[in-house]
Amino acid sequence: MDYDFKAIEQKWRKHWAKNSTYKTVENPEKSKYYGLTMFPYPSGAGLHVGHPLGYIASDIYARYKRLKGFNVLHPMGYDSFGLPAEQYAIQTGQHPAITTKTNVERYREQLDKIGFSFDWSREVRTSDPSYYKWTQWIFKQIFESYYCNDSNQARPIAELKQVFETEGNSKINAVHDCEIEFSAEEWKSFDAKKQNDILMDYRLTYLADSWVNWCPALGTVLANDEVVNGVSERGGHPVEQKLMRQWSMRITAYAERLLQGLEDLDWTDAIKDIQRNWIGKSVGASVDFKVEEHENESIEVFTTRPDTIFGVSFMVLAPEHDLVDQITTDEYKSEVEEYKKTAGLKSERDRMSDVKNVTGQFTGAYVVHPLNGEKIPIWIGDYVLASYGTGAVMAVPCGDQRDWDFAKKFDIPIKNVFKNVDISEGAYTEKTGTITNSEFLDGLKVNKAIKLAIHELEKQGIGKKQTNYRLRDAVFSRQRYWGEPFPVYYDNGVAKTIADEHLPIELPEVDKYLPTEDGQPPLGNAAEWYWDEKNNCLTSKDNADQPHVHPMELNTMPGWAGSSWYFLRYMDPKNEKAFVGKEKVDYWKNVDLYIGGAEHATGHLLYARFWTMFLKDHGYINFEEPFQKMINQGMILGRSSFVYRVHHGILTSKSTGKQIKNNPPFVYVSFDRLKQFSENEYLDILSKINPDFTSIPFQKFGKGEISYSPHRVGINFVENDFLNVDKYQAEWSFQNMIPVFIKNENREFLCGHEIEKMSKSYFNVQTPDDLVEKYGADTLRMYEMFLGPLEQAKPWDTKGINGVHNFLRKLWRLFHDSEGNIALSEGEPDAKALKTLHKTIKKIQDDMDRYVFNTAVSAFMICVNELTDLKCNNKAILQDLVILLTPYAPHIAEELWTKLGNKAGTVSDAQFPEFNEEYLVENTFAYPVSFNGKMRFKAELPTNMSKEDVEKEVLAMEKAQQYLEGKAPKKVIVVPGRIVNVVV
RNA sequence: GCGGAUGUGGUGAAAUUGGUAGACAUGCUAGACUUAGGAUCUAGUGCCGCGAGGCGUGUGGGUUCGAGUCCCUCCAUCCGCACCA
Repeated sequence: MDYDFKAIEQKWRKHWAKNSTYKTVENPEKSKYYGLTMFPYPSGAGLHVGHPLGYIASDIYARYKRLKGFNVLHPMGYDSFGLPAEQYAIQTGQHPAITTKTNVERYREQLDKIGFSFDWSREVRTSDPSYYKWTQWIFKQIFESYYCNDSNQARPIAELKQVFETEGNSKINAVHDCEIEFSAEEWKSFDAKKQNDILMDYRLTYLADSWVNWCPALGTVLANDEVVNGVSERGGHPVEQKLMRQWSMRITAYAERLLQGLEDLDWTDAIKDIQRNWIGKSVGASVDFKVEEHENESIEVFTTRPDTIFGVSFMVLAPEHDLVDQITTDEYKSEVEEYKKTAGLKSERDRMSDVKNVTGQFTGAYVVHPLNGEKIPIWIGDYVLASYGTGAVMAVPCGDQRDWDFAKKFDIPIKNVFKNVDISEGAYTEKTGTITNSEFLDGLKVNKAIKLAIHELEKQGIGKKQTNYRLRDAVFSRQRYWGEPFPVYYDNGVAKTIADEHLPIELPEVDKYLPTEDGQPPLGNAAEWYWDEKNNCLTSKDNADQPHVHPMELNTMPGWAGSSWYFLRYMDPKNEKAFVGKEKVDYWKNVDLYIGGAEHATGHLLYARFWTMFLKDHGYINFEEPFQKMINQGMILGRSSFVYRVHHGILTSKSTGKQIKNNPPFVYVSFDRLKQFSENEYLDILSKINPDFTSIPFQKFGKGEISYSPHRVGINFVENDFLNVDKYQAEWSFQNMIPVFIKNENREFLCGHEIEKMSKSYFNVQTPDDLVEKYGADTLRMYEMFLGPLEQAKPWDTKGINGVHNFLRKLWRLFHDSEGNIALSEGEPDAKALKTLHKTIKKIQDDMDRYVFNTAVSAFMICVNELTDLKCNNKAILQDLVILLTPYAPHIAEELWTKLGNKAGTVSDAQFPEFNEEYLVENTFAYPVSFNGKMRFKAELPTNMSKEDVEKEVLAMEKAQQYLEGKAPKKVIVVPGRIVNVVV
């Protein structure tokens, strides 16, 4: 009986499902291991081979940990709210709830075929009301909090209110946008609306008018990470800046913690750097410049180079800066207005592509240099961003290239404050050197000058040390349908939250759920979207005139809301009293290994860290970082195949001389014949098809070369780059035309190829289902790992899959005789087989411990090759091998495990074989390898040998050698377990 | 421009601490076997050379008894950020 993977895999899939083999229960006796993969958006296209790559790696690791005796949590769910799910629904003209449901079912069906050890009883879907009830609840917690800089954590807003009532806000050290200072008396004199507005300036999620990324095509605002190069990440639509009243998350309060926390994470430097860059910390000083003829106005700037303050020769404000209108002199009013207008018209994208062009406009106003009293002109320019720092810069052309360019363009004098540095060709931007022309800073090195400058500014009360972050608060509302509704209603413009016991606020059914270009949220179409404060329920617009009925928030939450805490819900998915039970989260703690794509670096991974820190501040959980170790799997690219259609120009009939319009032949040339294919040859073929054809080729490349165009063909017609012409012809139908395929000398049709993203429209999508059907899930699992390093992007290529499949067949044969009966010998295994086994145990263990999967597959192949050569069918050896293999090929492992006489379905709970070094040790020996002026010995010594023992060994070699050559060695380098070099 | 990563046979790749470069697989060549298969087995396969031998890890240099691995220079490719003051 051959290796019948279909029967085996089906059998074990059923067994696992029926017996809930992978159901996980908390067990304080065992150490926990939490392995997680980023849960997918259930898109309509289904899974292609790229998706399961990370899941397989995660599954292998989870199963490995289980064999190592850990209590393993390995869950799976769906990120089913948000833009991608909704866009798909819109494209197919269906309700997102329906597409989500069918897509989830399709995903599940595909996932089930691959043999994952997910505990499906813990499945979560972010669009499920029992789940988003808690997303809404967490939102409320954030709303009811402010960030206290003294204790460096989030605290209840109620505490803050108490302080306001007793001493006002002057002593509060919190992250806020509040522009006024007030005493306790003043606070008490404010009306409710005013008090709420002020609290809003402190809340960790707040409603405010802010400049946001508005995407008309998607009909919604987007967070900064959802905008890439000025267009939307989803769909690539233009994005403009718009002033809108939106919910935001005060993630900036956590900037420093998000930055510091990276230090202890086991993530790649690439991802850490992306996050560091995104947070964009810069340390410097803020300085006040008094505006001339405007006694009470001053311009605050942020600079990282206070040491160059004597090099300031002009100021530049962002065109949107508040003071621009106020300070502009009458003389320059019209020019400034004109400039503001043109700058405002530029889209984000234009502004980016226009970086090289320096533009600006003088306002006619001046500031006074705070240290030397010089008169400094104020300009506006769009290279200064309103959203960063204070929206104003002190321009130091000698030390900043942009300032230098600006000064050159507008003929502003450049003052050099660097000693012995030539700035005639460009600014000197190095942070080294000596300062000059700067009064009390003269002669100081840059670093010292920065410190002294800040000290002096602080002493004179015109500036202070300051840290700025590039990170912006995250816009939290979306004018879309498919997301969590806010548990918020508005009582005379004051946002109020709905009490916990009435959550979840379920997403209402609406007739029109499509987004609109003017940003009217679809929830405005809901029949009942008013909150009845008295009866605590939703009600219709008809009751809106009653005093206790108020309009609900129409926006929904962004896609990242649900995904920012899902890893916690897996621990306790059915809990109706809390988002996660305290005892559960105390047991499972944070994720030990997180596998997913690197594209979430500035989105999901940052938001999830932010929410985790927040939840920790409130004591709901006791860790601050959600994902301790992370691996970013590389994308699997598709290999698109091309055929080349010859351009035959206008065909004419020889007999009638008329153009032939019906059924002209389509002629395709194989890739390797393209270069030699000539016009004459083409005409020859044409005449064979129909002697009546003549052709006037309309395009020629060089002498005798024909013109052609590439056409993609579906990969189901192509194998190892060769087109199955018969199959393709059979399915090719276009106006009864018969395609002609010009093959190469070997009578094969070779396709051209290109590596591209896998996409339906490229006909290059490889589904895992086809491969499971053809080779089985175990082959697919091992092959995906064998393909190359997990982190690397790589093209999908089935060329090597036979090798892995043959390995499993070979393994099967190891257990069976030629009749197909199980054939094993009992008793003591021989030393060579033991050595092979223990070499493999060590290799697999080492590879798993450093998260390397591809060489582990090779190790299995070597092991089986060696055991086959040894004709080893020893039961003890093979039993251990089966356990080793379980994480990689669970189906065949279960089958063989049972055949070895073990209880069915128990291999995943077997014990990982103990590595015993002794089996690797054979007689130590050493021999000379070459005599090129140096003696060089190869020594095969056990790796655990002490240095002294190795030295003894070497001495023995040396003596033999000295005896042979009559020389004494100069130097002996000894490394245990390595080759020994002896220099003569 | 700044930051990160990568560069090894025809191909995917290995080489864990500086220690026989190319494991394993695929492809190719030759052969064996066979109720013919995507089967199995044997031999060969980095380059040059009949051979002994020489040369080989993007380029050029350095450290070392010894470098794919460490240091410096340059080149190429990919990714991220990009008027961030």
